[in-house]
Amino acid sequence: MSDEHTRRARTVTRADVARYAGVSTAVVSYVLNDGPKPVAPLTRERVLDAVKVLGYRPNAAARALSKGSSDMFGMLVVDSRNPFFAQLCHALGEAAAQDGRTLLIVNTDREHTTAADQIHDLTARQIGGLIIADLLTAAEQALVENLGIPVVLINQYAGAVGVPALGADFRDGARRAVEHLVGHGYRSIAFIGSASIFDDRERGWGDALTAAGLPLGARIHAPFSYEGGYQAGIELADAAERPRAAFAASDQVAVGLLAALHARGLRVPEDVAVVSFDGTDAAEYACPPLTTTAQPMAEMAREAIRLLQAGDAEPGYRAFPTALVVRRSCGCE
Amino acid sequence: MSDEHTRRARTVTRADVARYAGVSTAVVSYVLNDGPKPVAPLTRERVLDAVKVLGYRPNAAARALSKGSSDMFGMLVVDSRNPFFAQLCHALGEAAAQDGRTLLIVNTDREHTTAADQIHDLTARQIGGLIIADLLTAAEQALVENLGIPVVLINQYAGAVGVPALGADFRDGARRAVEHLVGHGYRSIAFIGSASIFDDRERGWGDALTAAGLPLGARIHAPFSYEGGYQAGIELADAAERPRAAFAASDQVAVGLLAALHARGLRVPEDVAVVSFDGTDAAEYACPPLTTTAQPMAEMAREAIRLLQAGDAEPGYRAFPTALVVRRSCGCE
DNA sequence: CTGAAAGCGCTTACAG
DNA sequence: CTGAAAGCGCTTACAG
Repeated sequence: MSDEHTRRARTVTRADVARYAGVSTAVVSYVLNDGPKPVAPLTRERVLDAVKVLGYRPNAAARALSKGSSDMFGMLVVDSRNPFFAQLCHALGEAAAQDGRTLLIVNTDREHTTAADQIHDLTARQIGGLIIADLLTAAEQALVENLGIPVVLINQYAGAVGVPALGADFRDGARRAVEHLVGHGYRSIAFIGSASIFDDRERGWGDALTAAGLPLGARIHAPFSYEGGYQAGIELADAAERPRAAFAASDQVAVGLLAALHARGLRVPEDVAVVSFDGTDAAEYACPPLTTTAQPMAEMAREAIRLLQAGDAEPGYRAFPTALVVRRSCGCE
Repeated sequence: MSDEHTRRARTVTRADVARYAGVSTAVVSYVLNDGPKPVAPLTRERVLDAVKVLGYRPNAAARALSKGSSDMFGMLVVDSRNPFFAQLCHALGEAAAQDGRTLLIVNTDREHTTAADQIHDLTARQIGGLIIADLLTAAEQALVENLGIPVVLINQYAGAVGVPALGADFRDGARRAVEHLVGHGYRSIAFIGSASIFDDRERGWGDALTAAGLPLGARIHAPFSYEGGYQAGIELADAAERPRAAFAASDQVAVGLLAALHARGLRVPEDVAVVSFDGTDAAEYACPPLTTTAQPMAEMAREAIRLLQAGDAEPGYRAFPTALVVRRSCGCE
């Protein structure tokens, strides 16, 4: 232990290892990288022993320079504080680590910089691949399609893109969430969520209503934030004809919504029933506990990493099925 | 735009820039790094122009190899999904970016690896500094003290260490939170939080009680998680002599606590009043909204980055004052 | 199976 | 103020 400490100051290099093991530096690389050349078992042992004794750690910068690619994957996300993205980033970090990769996460909600800038910055760091959890402009799409490294878009809605993309089946998930509400007998069910025409959750909400022969209820567009949900909740609570139930497009929005309803003295689910989307931890401890549409975050994370590792994945969209987690906010129990 | 794209494939290097500008590669470095040598204004212009025209981005790996240090700062955190750490990491990323640095965040809650391993991995990446938001063992302390790069510990409790450390004034913050509860007239006030003897929040709770001539109330030790808070809440709710109020050592624990109290049919603050600690966004949208002790996350983040940049900061602890944010869970309004 | 050597793209003394 | 050149620590054809 203390050996290792004193030694680290002078930085052990591959040359030291080679000298100690009595081999060339090339051979050290061969054993550490398992190739590209075979190494005799005994030589291999000597090298591994030298590595251990000297406490050698390969210099990642040198490796990245030499290979033209580091073992890091870049990750672009709007705001890693958002509980859903926090969990998604964590799952991606896990999946990456399992493949010996490290995630470099960058938030795009920063001022004085653009997504394009951040992508360029990331590529200048020689990242081996890039994951983007954000909606891209046409210019940004063109940029990532020609980046020269694997790119995968995550948390995406269906739609054609020039790179592999994946996301939960938003439309189907929303439809089933609303069907559940319909099953409770509620006949006026509001939608609270993004104004983006790409977001299929609003369509799924409409699907369920239409299939049940119900009119489309109120539609409140709100940003994906606590505050967005809160404002929407106030609007909903104060509406002349208050909906009997609401589908919230994210857990965070739903938590904001609950706060607003409580502030207005409304009970959930007795006055307004709620079902949300995401399946974050926070939903379980909301009050009341939220019935929510769980996204398979770990699976999506693993698939995203797999696509990056493959490197030559087909462009196109992959939908992941969701699962309704029933708790009390919808009126069950 | 499309120029830049087609060009990126072949990777523009500093040599290309030098050739285009009609100078040596050294001069390109001098202008890009503002030193170490002065450059004539006109030469400088030519270089900057070449950089722009060619869409040149310095290779970070080459730079890190050459300098022996990258522009990344490493960050070790138990679990970046925890709302408090999510906000802290975000603030640190902001502060780092403002200084032209990038944060590489690593979670220590991973299996099959140790904090020491992760620290070594980070240093092998040539990080320019390391921030640790975790309690260290003696061995880990010895390790970071001899790392050869600036290290700062954050979210720490007071105590002597061989490196700069900072954290909210836990004891004072907890004391004031509990004083607020005392001010409401509650005479039995429980503590819900960490079992760690390093965590001064329990001491602060005791300070306030003692100062008010009140006996120490129930003390429920729980892990820092929703579930930890929930279990503690069940225990509290079912106690033979249920406390009239509780101080929760984190917002996340408090949210779990609220869920348990509601599950037991108890009202907050009417049956049990609650004050918590952290000041995360989630506290504002809890039900009822949580009165909480806000940590100055942005300030602490900026200071941590500043200490890293300084490089030669004095070891020792820096306490940051907290601020009580009054909302409804304590009984106010 | 092993080694000598070129090369990755920077930085920075050293010399002019 | 500018440049030629060594060096950072790896990887990987190329030769043996």
